[in-house]
Amino acid sequence: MVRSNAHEKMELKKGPWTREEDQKLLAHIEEHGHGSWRSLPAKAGLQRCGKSCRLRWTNYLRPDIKRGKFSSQEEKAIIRLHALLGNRWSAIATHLPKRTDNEIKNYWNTRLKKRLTRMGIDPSTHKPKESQGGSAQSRQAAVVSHMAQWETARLEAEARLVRESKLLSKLQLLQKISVPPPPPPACLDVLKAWQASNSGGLFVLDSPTSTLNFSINSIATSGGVGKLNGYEDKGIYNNLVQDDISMNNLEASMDHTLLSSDCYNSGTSSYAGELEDNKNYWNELLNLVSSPVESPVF
DNA sequence: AACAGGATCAACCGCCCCTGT
DNA sequence: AACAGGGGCGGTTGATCCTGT
Repeated sequence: MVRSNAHEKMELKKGPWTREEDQKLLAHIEEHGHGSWRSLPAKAGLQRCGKSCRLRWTNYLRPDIKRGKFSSQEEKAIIRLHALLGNRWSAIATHLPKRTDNEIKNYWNTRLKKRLTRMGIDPSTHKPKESQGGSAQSRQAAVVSHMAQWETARLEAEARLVRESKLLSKLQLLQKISVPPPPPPACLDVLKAWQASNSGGLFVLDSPTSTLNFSINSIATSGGVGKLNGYEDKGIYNNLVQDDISMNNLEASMDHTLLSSDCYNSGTSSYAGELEDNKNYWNELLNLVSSPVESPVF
């Protein structure tokens, strides 16, 4: 009778990592790389599951991690990226050099979320909780509505990009073009897409963290754009699928919303100044995205 | 000094997606 | 096409730290 294999597999340890465990993991990865995470613990002499090792490495031990206080620029980036991407921490993390998704997620949940709530902004939708009177709040509301426009424009752009990408591959198939398509950009996501759209670019979607990693069909089957950051408007989706959106209109819309939206700096300086700051901010962000590897912007 | 409550963050859990067979 | 395994992601938990009384 097979008693149990309990005695064969060591009891896996949980909880906080000790210094010795860290050293073992570090030494093993430095010498052999992590390889298969599942088999790593045995090779490294650790009584942890592979998943735990991976987490420890990616969130703490990796040498290219910046720890400590978030700068105000990083805060701004997180808030705005969250407005665009929602709770997609890994995607947000790709735009914050040396920060982990877990750290960003924690920072959002423990601080930024509360701060926005205190300002009367719903952190999940980035919209004012209720539209009330008062000049400051009505201005804030107006500004936040631009964020919604932004999101709409973003969705339109994403869908268009997917369509164009599909169209391109279909064309290539049909024509049996022997010349390979241009390589995908190194870092391609919403911001990049927007940037490229301004120069009339046409590109293939190929980024592990890209928000463009879905198909039109998947949007349809997953309930439409409602999943994307809470802007539940099936009409948008229908428009995306059925209509050919004018890129010029899209650009104009994005330009307008980009330059207009700033619901997080109210009450300090003049509105015009805020707009200018905001414009500069986005330019900085886009620059950051353009040079993903060594960009100690923050 | 002691305690309570809140804040912070490392780590775990469960689900989903991707890839190979 | 179906299935299994591995890895990644986001949500949540719980231990620890901090601050106010």
